[in-house]
This record gives sequence, C-alpha cells and structure tokens, in this order.
Amino acid sequence: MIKNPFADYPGYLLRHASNANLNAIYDRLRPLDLRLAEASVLLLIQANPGVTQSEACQTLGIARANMAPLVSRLESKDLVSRTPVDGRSYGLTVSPQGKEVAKRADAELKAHEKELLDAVPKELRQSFVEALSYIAAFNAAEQTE
Amino acid sequence: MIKNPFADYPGYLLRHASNANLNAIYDRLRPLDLRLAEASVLLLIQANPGVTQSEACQTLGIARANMAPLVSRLESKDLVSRTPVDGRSYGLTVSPQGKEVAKRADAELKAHEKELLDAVPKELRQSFVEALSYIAAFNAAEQTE
DNA sequence: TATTGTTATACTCTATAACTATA
DNA sequence: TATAGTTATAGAGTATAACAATA
Repeated sequence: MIKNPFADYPGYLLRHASNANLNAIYDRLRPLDLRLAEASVLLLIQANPGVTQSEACQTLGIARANMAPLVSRLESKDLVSRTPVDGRSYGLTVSPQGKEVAKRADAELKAHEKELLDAVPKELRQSFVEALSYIAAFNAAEQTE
Repeated sequence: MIKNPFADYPGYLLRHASNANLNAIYDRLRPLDLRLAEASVLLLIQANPGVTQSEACQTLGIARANMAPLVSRLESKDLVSRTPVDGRSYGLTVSPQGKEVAKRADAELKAHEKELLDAVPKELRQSFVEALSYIAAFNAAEQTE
C-alpha cells in the first residue's frame, strides 16, 4: 500500500472529518429538499423571529451576497416570509409550512449531532468539542467582507 | 445579539473549524500557485515515486474523475511527469522543478499544522487528533464511486 | 468483465466586486 | 458616508454518468 504523508496531520484529518460530517448531513436533509445552509438559516430565523438578513449573516458567518439567493429560495418555497422593517431591510419570519419543515430539519440535525458524537469515544468528546471551538474561533475575526 | 442555535453543535463547530483551517492553508499555498488538492497530490507522488493515479486516488480519497485535471495541471506546470507503466496507467514522478515546489509546499503545510495545533491548548491536542481520526474514518468505508 | 483514465457536468459552499436604494 | 440587500461571477472541493482503451 501507498504511503499517505498526511495520515496524521491534524489539518488533513480535520478536513476529512468535516467532509464525512457534511456528507452525513446532506443525506439527512436531502429528503427535506433543504441544503445545509438553507436549514441553518431557517432554524436561525425560527429561533430569532424578525431577524434581518444582515444579522443572520453575522451570526452564521455567511457572506451577505450568499444570503440573498438563499433566503429567496426559502421564500419561494413559502417557508419564510420577508416583511419590511425599514426602507432597506426586512424582518424574516418562518411561515406555518416553514415551521413544519423546520421541525423536521431540527430533528435531523439533532439526530445527526448525536450520531457524530457517538462516533467519538466518550472520554474524548468534551476535549474534542472544546478544541474545535478554539479552531473555529481562529478566523472568526477575519470577518467575511 | 442574535441567538445562534448551533453555537454548541459539534458538527457546526467542525465545519467552521475546517473552513478556518482551509482558508489558512489557501493563504499559505497561494504564493506557490498551488491549490490544496494539487499540493496533496504533489507531495504524495514525492513520497511514492511511480505511483499511479488510481493508487493516489484511493490513498487520498479523491475521485478518479477529479484526479485527471489535477494531474494534468501539475504536468502542464512541469512539476510532475507521467510515464506509462502499462497500456492504460501511468507512473507519476516529481520533476526537478517539482521537487523545489514540493519542498516549499511541504514547509508551508508543516508550518500550518504547527500553527493549527498551537491554537489548541496543549492538554487537549492529543484527544483532539484522536477524536478527528474516528470521525474521518466514519465514511472512509463509503468509498468514492 | 473489470480496471484505468478521461470528459462533461453538476452541486455546495465560499468569496469578491459592483450596483441600487435607503439611512 | 455608511448600511441593507442584490446581482453577477468565480474559485475550490466533491460527486455521478458515460465513454474509450486496455487488462
């Protein structure tokens, strides 16, 4: 067998772990016809009724430019509605249909998180999550745009 | 401030940590005009002279279809050369110029790995890497194609 | 029949620049 | 001037299907 020079590189493992994580989430969300970014926004709105797009962007770390089509798609599926709060920004709320979908998405994501943690031996879990927080915060300062 | 319902979801943290990791790597490789996938392949070939594309695919978890243009680009930059081993497969080797670039890429990646680990408190590092291995192995079975 | 490599295509997330309208 | 949102475009990684040539 071939040597993998990166087999024990944390960054390499991190990337592959993230891919495994994403693929598992995609599989769970596909039946709901939701992409991960869409599900994130939907659930964020549900947790913060009336939130504006720019607030959602800041909280989720999504670039403003990418939020626009994302919310449009949620709106076109009647999961989310936009109501003007002033001349230039909208308050976002989840529609009744949206709440149904959000409920299912939330269940899938929670089930996924459990599955993910279950893949890690119990005694490593806390350190794992804590370590991730440090790295995730790494370039949180380098704001998008 | 807005509530982030995912702030403590391991999967969410994993994804953001991976993004931070990738952005840092991209910044380091940009001056070398190498993408991460290209650097990975270049260094894999250097560690395994004569390796074939399909072997490289299996080892790095890259789909065959994506390896083709990747190696083509490395070849067009005279970093890697293909020599037929049988009628349908090529052995890949790193050219003298390639070795220079590989050396620099290796230094950047190693420096990055150090920086990454340094962002994690010392007492968490071992658990962190170990936990990542479990998750990275998660869908290693679900082979690409 | 199975394997190697290739092409074409598509999906998802992310990123930047330029623009309109409003504050 | 700064902010909110939009549009267009691009880059990077990943994925599938279909194909030719070879084993």
